[in-house]
Amino acid sequence: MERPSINLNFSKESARGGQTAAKTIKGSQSVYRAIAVLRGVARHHHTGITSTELCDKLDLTPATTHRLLQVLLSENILTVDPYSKKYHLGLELYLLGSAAHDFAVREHLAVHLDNLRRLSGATVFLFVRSGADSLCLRRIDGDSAIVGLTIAEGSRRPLGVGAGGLALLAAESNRMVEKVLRSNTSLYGNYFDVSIEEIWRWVEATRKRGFSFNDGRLKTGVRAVGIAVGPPSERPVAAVSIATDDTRLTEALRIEFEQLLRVQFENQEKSLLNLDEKLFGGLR
Amino acid sequence: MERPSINLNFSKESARGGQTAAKTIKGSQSVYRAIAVLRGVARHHHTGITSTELCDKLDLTPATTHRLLQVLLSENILTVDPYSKKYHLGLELYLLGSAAHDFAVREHLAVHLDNLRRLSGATVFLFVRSGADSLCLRRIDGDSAIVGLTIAEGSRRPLGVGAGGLALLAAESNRMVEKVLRSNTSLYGNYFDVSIEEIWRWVEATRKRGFSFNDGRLKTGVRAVGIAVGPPSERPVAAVSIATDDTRLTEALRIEFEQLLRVQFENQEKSLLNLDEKLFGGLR
DNA sequence: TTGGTCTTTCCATATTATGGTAATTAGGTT
DNA sequence: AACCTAATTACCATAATATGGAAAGACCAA
Repeated sequence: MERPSINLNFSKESARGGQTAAKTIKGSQSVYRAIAVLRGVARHHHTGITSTELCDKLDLTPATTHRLLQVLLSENILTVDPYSKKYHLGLELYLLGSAAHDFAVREHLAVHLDNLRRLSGATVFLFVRSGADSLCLRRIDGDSAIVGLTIAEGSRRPLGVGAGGLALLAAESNRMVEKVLRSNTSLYGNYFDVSIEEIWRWVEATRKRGFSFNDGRLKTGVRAVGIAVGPPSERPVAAVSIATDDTRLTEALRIEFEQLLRVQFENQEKSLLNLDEKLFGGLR
Repeated sequence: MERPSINLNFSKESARGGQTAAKTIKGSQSVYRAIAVLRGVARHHHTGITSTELCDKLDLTPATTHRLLQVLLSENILTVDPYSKKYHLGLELYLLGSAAHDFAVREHLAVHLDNLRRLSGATVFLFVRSGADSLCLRRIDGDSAIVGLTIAEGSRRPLGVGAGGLALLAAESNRMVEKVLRSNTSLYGNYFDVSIEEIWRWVEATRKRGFSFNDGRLKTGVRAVGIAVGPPSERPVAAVSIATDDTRLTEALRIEFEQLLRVQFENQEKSLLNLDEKLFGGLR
């Protein structure tokens, strides 16, 4: 398992408001700042970062920075080397992060996603099921960006929406599909205009074919091919999809994508079986 | 790598003040609360937890809880399933925690520590070097608790103090030992009353013997045997020590502990070499 | 539908986080 | 060693802002 990279924007203004900077929840300013501090330290974890460096980067006063650092320190979220005065991430943060162990699929499948990205040239997604949603864990953009793409890492959509979400849904038992569709009924309208029965047909088509296919019926106008990956005859660990713009996905290309997916995951059962054990009972 | 456990105290009053509840940094109340919320969610990550459940557990008002949840949500530290209204840990927290990758030694050596605990019946420690300190990553209490034991997980002591810290120090180069001793000089008085030259002799004895030995010279009155573990002829990844009360560690027992340590780690070079690569350049 | 529970918003108030200043400590230079 | 400079930490009056009550809005189950 390789070290995952931190993808955070870490600029001057990041002390207030997060990456989805648009909506900053009123109140709790200090929590935002604390998170900014945390990110700052995370970015320099291996080498360590001093209080003043953080002041500069985050544009906070020394006093505030110091106070926040003390709080995080007292909770063992951070650690400080008293001699170099450099701050590092603490054991507590590691444990907290480790509790979100589900996301380890990210690293386990990283190499496959990179392969797919390279071989297809298209945008590649990784999803897991989380409740009645599919949760995007990773997105590697293709050679040409897909316009109007809303699926960010960490974002959710109801299961059944999009190739990834459909692959995950189709891999569930009928009982579960039923349950999911019921609880999501009112939401599908945001994505397409079809009946629940129609989604059932998609599920069945997906099962028969072994791949999910999004033929551009989504309002976003993206076309994609998806596959559920996981140990044989078990519920899937995740779903991977390859997506391009509406216009680009010809029938030939679709078949090529299916081939790529098949090849990439066909001998992964054993390693996924192992992984499955850890992940089951997780978010889902 | 098994899922690490969260050891957090998660009681009513944990919303204010952390585990080292004694010193609550004045100001930044909301940060403490946010961390409490985070812990609350972490504890129920797999199943998810609702806003009201958190209210009860943390003894916060619905409004406050909701606001904090929104902040953490907006930073992707948390995730919510909009249908079940249950909160889970988010991708961002996972990435943040993954940045503290150093601590993965915890899991890599976990089974060995458990073995040692079982075979020795004594208290077992895991340390890594962090700057001029030894940082305790894990402590598994023995059959009988050691009285007055101050070494908590996440706590630091100057390198050279205690069996673990001495093992780590002795494994460093002479140049580094020199540097560490210089920067820590004024602090050793808190632990024992010996000269720097005496510590140098301990270092040399440790190197010759292959084990560090704390013969109760510490003010805490604990005796312990330690060993540095890591790939051959490289700087060590960590140190492991077995400790008991002052009175219990007879010469025979000491030799037994050395045997246990030797056996436990003697064929680990290859796996540690691999680990070493990831960890180097980390905290140290 | 209705009733009840859980979630979310709003707002005046008092709590409490803030940043200026100052004291202390550390690091580097002559 | 003794200086100087820079960084870190403590203090405190003030203003900003997080707080919790109450009420509105969702949601679910009869």
